[in-house]
Amino acid sequence: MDEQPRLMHSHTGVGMAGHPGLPQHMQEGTGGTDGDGRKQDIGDILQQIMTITDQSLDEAQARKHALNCHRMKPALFNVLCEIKEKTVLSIRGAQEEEPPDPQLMRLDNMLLAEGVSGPEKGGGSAAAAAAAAASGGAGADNSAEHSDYRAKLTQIRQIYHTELEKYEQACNEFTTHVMNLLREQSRTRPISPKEIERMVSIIHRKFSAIQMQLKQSTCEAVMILRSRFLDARRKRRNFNKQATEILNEYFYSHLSNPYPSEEAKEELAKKCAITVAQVSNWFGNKRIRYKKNIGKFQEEANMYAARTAVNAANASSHGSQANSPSTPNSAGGYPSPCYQSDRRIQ
DNA sequence: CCAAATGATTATAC
DNA sequence: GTATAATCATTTGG
Repeated sequence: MDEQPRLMHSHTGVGMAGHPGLPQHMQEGTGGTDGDGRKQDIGDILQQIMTITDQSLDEAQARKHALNCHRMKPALFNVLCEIKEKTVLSIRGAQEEEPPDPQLMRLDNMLLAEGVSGPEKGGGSAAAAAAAAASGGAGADNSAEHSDYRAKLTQIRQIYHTELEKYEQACNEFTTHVMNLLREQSRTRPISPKEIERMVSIIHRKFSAIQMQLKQSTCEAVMILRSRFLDARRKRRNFNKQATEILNEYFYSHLSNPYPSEEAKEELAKKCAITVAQVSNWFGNKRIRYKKNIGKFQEEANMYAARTAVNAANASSHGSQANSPSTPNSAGGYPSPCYQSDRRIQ
């Protein structure tokens, strides 16, 4: 039972002294007059190293100083260097350059596009204006909301930048602290500049992960802001009576095939002073809502059919009886109302 | 104030 | 790319 410590001790003592890889000058140094005294020294030093964590800071500081000044220190240091040299290779293999994170790039691009991370003014408002113009058919009336949006965006940008700066500062502080610590430690323990570099890059990676979270949440905030202010649903205006009439007229006179071609849509858009996309929306909504409840639209359908019939009759002046009020309609998936005017499209 | 109407967006399919 | 169906957000009319 009590053989273990003794064996350990003897192994350490003899092993160290007789180590084949021990530097030359150390062997020379130890191989002086009294070998026993030297062995005792090494044992003491090792003992001190092993128990250094048990001591208070002041004590440890004192001991460290003592160790630093010890005449054996350079020799031991060299041993440590050698051990390090052997073990550090395995670490170096695992250390690789990582490619730029696509997620981070996406976030960066978005922040830049939204004008959060870009130049102070111009980019953001221009993008917002473009988006607003694209989604809003009415135009010019949204300057108040627009400025509100810009103000909120500026707020987000300010928060983002102050946070970013805070993180950067903390990162720098921490980095210099660690570097100082490592430099300080490099006096007693072999630390190559490369290792310090590696440590710094690890720290930077950790901090950039935190930065990514910041960017993520900022992106989310911008998205919410966008949906809040730039969503066209939020500032919907009904079309004027005239436009609705034109659209309905077309719809009910092409009831068997209510799919206006691109040219027809453009013409309708021009006549109604709305965009082609709005015409498409209108027809999409109309088709589905008509199909869903034909009964509800019956009256409307008859009215428009009758009106177009009258218009056609008026247009072709007198003597033309091309349009009968009871034209049958059998084509297409849309059942017809009582009245059906002419339909010729495509 | 409520429900219907309505324009816009989204998800899904072809 | 478009069409459809469901849904959202707002306006409108009682």
